Amino acid sequence: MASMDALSESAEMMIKNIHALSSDGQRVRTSDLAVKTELQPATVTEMIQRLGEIGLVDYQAYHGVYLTKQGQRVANVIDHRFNILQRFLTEILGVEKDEAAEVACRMEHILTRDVETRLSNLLGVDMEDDSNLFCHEINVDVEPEPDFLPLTNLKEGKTAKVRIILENNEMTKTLEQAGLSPGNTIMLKKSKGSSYDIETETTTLSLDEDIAAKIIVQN
Amino acid sequence: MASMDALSESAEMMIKNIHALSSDGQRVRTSDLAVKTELQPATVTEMIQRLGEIGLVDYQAYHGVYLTKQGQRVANVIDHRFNILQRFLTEILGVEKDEAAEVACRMEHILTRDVETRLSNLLGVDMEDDSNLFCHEINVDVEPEPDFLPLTNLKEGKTAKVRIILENNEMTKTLEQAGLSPGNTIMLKKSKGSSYDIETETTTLSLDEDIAAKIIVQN
DNA sequence: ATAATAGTTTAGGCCTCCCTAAATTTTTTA
DNA sequence: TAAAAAATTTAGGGAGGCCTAAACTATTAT
Repeated sequence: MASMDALSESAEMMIKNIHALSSDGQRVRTSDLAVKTELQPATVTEMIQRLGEIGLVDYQAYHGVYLTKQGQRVANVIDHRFNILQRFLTEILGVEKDEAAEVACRMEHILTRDVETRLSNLLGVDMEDDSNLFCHEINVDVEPEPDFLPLTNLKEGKTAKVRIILENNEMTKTLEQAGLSPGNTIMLKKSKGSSYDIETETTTLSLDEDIAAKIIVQN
Repeated sequence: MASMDALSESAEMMIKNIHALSSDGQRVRTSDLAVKTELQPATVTEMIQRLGEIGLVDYQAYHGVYLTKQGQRVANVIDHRFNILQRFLTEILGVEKDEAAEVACRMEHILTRDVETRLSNLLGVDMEDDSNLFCHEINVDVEPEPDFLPLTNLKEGKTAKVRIILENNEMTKTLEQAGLSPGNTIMLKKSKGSSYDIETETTTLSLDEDIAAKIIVQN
């Protein structure tokens, strides 16, 4: 088993696709991978041989591949990063789904663990419970303190400080006039359904979930 | 001048570094680029020759390079993307500056025009006035439009979604029971005088202007 | 002005990632 | 079960990116 520093984008994509095609844990065939990756079969063979050498894949000539435990861990990390990025792009930035998928598919190979965690927090995804989310690269970094969260994740009755409003348009002005702008302290009185009842320093108001998701607070 | 589809990350980095080193518009020397990019001088020579062939750089053997108009445009796009990304990572996600710079430096080559625009909006940066922010790739996309408005400004007959109710009291509860709460879709049937006739998903009702003004909808 | 030094390019090599064409193995089917 | 078909691998090649060593050009100092 050869060395194993950071994987190339191509290698990660191959692992991701092997993972996607082996839903039943069965070996994946070269030709199927060729279709999925839009590469020539010969190219696929070459790649999976390399992946076999570094122990991410169990490869047997003429009989396809499957991911090793290590390979699965890598696949999980990549998938998670992809999902987080795609959600960020569509839900927060409002990027159209197909474009978001393309961009996320490129960025997933670049994200560090720290950025991944912070993006997850922003979206209200808990990374802790995904126990096999292991970082395959050599960036073992400290955990950031997750005290930024969208208003949608604030517990009822809790007070927090507004830090970011993820948008800048008419809506933002309206919110500001209601005392809902960065720096101000607010309290989430109640959240029922898609409606969030807020108490600011000057008034009270009720927000739709989509908007609440764009208000990032710190507690 | 050879073809010119999307540039590789390496090529874009070289352009970025040439730009960074030619503050006075002077030619940039191979050795300086080698130091900046942490590549061998021979490698730099090879790259800038390629960039010269596709017209992004004016290269003269033994006398360095400078960016052509086209090359400058590319450099500006990359710089802008880097700045936006770094600001997003540090200001919004709270990533530590050095790490943010590294990640931004990798992502800057992946961002599409659309994502760049949306990120800029998020950070309150106006991309329009940067007249030389020209996209060197082939992704021309449309602008997203934000249209929040008070119910009093909605046109008769129009349907819209309730997003914010600028108040939270007895009146709000009443409205809620009538299906007028954040997340719900409503229709303004008619507005005559200071009275607004609304149709919600469950019923119809009539509101006074003062109240209608506190209901922010999105269409 | 010319020799020494500093800077640059060329030559050649290695790896990855892609390809096509030919060889090989597996599967199918008659 | 053996020949035909399908799938896979090997062989060989090209471009990009990187390297080192050797050749070459420019600059500097005496």
